[in-house]
Amino acid sequence: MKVLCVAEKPSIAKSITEILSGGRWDTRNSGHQYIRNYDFDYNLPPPLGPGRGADFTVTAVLGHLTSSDFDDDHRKWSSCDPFALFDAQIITKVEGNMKQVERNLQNEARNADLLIIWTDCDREGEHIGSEVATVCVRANRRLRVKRARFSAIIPAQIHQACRQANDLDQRQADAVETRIALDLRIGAAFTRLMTMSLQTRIPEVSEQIISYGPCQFPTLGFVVDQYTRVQAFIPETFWYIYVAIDRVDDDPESLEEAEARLVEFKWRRNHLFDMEAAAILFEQCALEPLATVTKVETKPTTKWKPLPLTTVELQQSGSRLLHMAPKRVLDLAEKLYQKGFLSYPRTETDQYDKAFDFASLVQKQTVDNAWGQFAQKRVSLCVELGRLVDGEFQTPRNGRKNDKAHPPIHPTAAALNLDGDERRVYELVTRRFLASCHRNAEGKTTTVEAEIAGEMFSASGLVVIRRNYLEVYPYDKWNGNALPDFQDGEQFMPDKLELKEGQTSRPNLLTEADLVGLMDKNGIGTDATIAEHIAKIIEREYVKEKQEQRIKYLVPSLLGIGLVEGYNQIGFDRSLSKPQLRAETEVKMQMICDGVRQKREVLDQSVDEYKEVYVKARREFETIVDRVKHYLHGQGEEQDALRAAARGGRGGRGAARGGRGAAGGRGGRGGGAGGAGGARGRRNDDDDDDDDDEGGGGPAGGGGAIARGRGRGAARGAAARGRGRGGGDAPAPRRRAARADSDDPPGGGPGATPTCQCGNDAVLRTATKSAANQGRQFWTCTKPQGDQCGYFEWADQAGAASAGPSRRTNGASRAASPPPAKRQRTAAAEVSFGNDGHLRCDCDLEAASQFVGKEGANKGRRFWSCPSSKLARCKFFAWDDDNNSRNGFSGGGGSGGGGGGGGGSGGESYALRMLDITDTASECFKCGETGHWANACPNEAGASRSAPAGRSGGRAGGGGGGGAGSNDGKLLILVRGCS
DNA sequence: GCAAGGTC
Repeated sequence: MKVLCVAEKPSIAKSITEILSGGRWDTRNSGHQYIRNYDFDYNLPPPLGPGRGADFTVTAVLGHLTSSDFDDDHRKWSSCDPFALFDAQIITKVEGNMKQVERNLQNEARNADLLIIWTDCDREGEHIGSEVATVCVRANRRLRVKRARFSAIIPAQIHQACRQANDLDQRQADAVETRIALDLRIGAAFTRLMTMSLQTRIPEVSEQIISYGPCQFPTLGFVVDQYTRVQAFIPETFWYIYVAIDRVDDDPESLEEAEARLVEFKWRRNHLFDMEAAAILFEQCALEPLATVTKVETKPTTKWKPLPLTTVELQQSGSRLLHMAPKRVLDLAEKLYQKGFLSYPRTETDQYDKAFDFASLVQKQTVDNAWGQFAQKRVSLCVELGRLVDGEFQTPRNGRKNDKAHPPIHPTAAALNLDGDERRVYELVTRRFLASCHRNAEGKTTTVEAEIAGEMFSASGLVVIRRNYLEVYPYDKWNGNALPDFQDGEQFMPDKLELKEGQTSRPNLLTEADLVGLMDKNGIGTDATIAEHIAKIIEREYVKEKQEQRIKYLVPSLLGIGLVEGYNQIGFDRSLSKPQLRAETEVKMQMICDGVRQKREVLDQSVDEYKEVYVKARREFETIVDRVKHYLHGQGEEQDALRAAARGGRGGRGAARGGRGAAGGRGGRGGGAGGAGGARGRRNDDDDDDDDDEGGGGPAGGGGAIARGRGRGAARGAAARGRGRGGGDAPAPRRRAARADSDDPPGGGPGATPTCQCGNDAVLRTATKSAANQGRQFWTCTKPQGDQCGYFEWADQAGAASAGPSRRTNGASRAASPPPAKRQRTAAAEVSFGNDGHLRCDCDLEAASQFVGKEGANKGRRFWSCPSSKLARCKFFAWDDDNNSRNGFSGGGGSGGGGGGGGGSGGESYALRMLDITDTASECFKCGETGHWANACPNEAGASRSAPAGRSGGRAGGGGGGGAGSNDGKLLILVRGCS
C-alpha cells in the first residue's frame, strides 16, 4: 500500500519523516529546489493501513498552491469600471513555480492509495490541504484523502495523528475561500477607484498607487489615530506634595550626591488637578510637617522571566531592543531558520510541550563565548539529572497561546560564526530561551508609609536578592534601591516638603513595536503578515518612519492623513480605517467554520455591503480629493510640521507640535523636563520585561517646585540647594480666569462662540487625559498646538458669569493657560468677608478666632479658622495679627519670587502668597525666631533631626524674578482675601 | 499596477 503524506512546508515534511521513519528514510528530488520527497516503511494499522509495510512518501507544498485573480475581461485596469470587480469572475489556478510543486504532487499521487494531509492545524492549513487534495484527486480518482491533526511535532502526537487521521474540514476551507474572494474584490475595486481618481486630480500622486486593503487601511488608521491624539493633547497642570528626607548625617559632597541619597515619598493622592485643594493640603502639612511612620513592610517580590517567544513578540522585542524593523527581524529569523539555527519563526505558540527536550538544547549553547558559561553552569546539573528539574532550572512559563503547529521560537543549534544583525537576532532568541529556562529574579521590597498632618505618603525600596534569569537576559533591567531603616512609629522632619507642579504628559507617536501590538490585539493581519502590512503602508507613502535617538516613530504622511480624514468625513457606518470591518469579516468566517452560515450566503451579503460602501465613496469622492489636497497643498503649520517630520526633523513627541507653546506666558515655570514621568507608556523603555516593574518614580509629568522645604540650602552649601531648573522654579500662582475688569466682547454671553486671543472663533474640544476632566469640553485656539495663542476656557464655565469673569482672557494679567481643572466656585465662596465685615472661612461661615494655647513663640497669638467641629472643619487659617495676610487678602498676590509674573491682578479674592522666612511675619511659630521655619526649628526638642549649625542666618535661594530658580526659604501658603 | 494569506 502506498501512502502519500503532504505537509504545508518542507520543514514539517522533514520533521514528520524523522519521527515516522524512526530515522531511516530515502530521499529524492521533487523537481522543486526547496522540496524533498522522503520514502520509508511505516506500520499503519487498520482501518487506514495494512499494518506493517505501508510504503510511505512524505513531501510538502510551499503554502498555498493556487492564486486567484480576475478573468481577462477584468484584469486590466482599463478594462472595466472598478465597480464591476464585485461581480467579476475570479479564476483560481496554480501559477509560476507552484506548477513544479503541483507536478510533484500529481506524480506522487498517481501511484498512491491514500493521501494524508499534514498541513498546519489552522484555517489556512485546512484550505491548503483542500488545494492539495484537489490536485491529487484530479491525478488519481481512486485516492482516499485523510487529514492528520497534530498539535506539536513530537513523536507520540505525530504517530497518533497518522493513525487517527480523519477528514478535511471543508467549512474551514470555505471560510478561507470567502476571505480570499472578499479581499481581492474589495482591495482591487477600491484601489483602482482611488488610484485612478487621485492620479488624475492631484499631480503629486500621479505616479503612485493609492491602495486600499482591509488590513493596510486599519493599520494606517492606527498611525493616524495616534497622531491625532498627540495633536489634540492639551497638557493639564496638576499639583502634588513632595516629601523627601536625607537619612545620612554627613553633608553631601555634591549636588548629585545630595539628590541621590534623598528618600522620596509619594503622596497617596498622587496628584490633584485642583491647585486650591493641593495648596490647602500642603499648607496643612507645612504647618505641621513632622512625619510619623505608620507602617514599614518588607515582602518578597519577583521579576518574572520572559514568556516563550512568539513571532509577534519576536518582532516587538526585536524592534524595541535591537531597533530593527519588524519585517527585518522576521526576515533574519527566517534566514536563521533556513540555516538550521532557529526553530520555525512563524508561531503563535508561547507554551512548550511537556515533552520538549530542553536539556539538549541548553547543552548546545554551552559552546557560545557570550552565554556558554551560563548555559554550562546550568546544563551540568541538567545532564546529571538527565532532565530539567526545578531548582536552578525551571521549565519555562506557559503563555496562553498555542497554534498547535509550532513550538515557541528557540535556538536549535549553536551558531558561532554569525555576525551583524543575524547574530543580534540569534542572540535575542537564544538569551530569551535560556532566560525562560531559568528562574524568576527574586528580591524584596520595603514600603514605608508616613503621615504628615493627615496626609499619607509612601516610599518604597527594592533589594535584588537573586538575579537568576537576568544574568543571561540583559534586556530586562531590575535595579535595587534600598531604603534606609525606618521604624514603625518613628517621627522625622522631612528635608523637603514641597508643593510641586507638574503637567500631564503628551502621548508619543506609535513605534513599530506599538503598531505590531495594536494589530495583533485587533486581529489585523497574522503573525506572519503584520510586518508586511506595516512595510506596505510605508511603501505606499502613507506613513513615514522617524528616527528619534534610537527609537523609530511612525508619522502619517500628508497623503495618509488626507485619505483617512477623507473617508472619515464621508462618514461610513463602520469606518474603512478602523479595525471593525476586519473583525466582522473574521466573525463571518467563524460562522462558516461553525456551520452557522454558508460560504455563498456570506459572500453575497458581504459583497452587497461593500458595493454600497463603494457607491457612497465614489459619489462623495470629492471629499477625499479635497482632504488629500488640503494636506498636500496646504500651507498651514500642521502641513509644514508634517513635511518637516517626513524629512526627518523632530518627531517622537508629536511631529507637528510646537512644544508647550499653548502654555505661553508662563514665565519662569520650572519643570522643563516635564513629562518624563511614569505616565509614559513602556514603549520608550528598553526594558523587555512584560511584568511588574518596581519603582516608577514620582507623579507623571515634570514638576516645578512651588515651595521648597525648609531652607537648609544656605547652611549646607550649594549641594543641598534647590535644583535650579531652568528659569526659576517658583511660578506665580496660577490664577483663576475670573476677573472683575471684564473686557467681554459684545455679545459674548453664554452660548456664543468665544473669541481667542488671535481674534478668531475658538474651537470646542473635549478633554481626554485626566480622569478629573475626562469628557469635559473646553474652548481653545483653533490653530495647531505649536502656534496657539494660549486661550483656554472650560465650556461649562465659559460666559457663566457675565457680570464677572471675562469670556476672554487676553490682557496683561491674563491667566496663563491652560488653567488648572477645577470646579467653579460659588460666588459666595469667593468672598472672604461677609457683609457684616466678618472674616469668613472656606465654608462661607463666619470664621472663629482662637488663641494659640500651645507653649511656644506663638502662644497667645490670635488666629482665625473654620468654626465647624473638628471633622467638618475646612482648612481655612489666618493669623489675626498678620498685616500682610489681612492686606493680602485684597489682592496682594504676586509677591512670588522665582517665577515672576502673573500674580498681582486686583480683584482676586484669594491668592497664594509666598512668605519669606526672613520676614518677621514668617518667624518660626515654635520658637519665634526668624530665618527658619517651624519644621526646621533648631530650638525644638524632639524633632528627629537637629538643624545643622548656622542655618538660622541663612536665607536660602534667590527667589527673584525668574532667576536662579531656587525658592528655598519660601513657603507658599494659601491666604484668602476679598476685593 | 490592486488584497491578504501561505511559503522559501
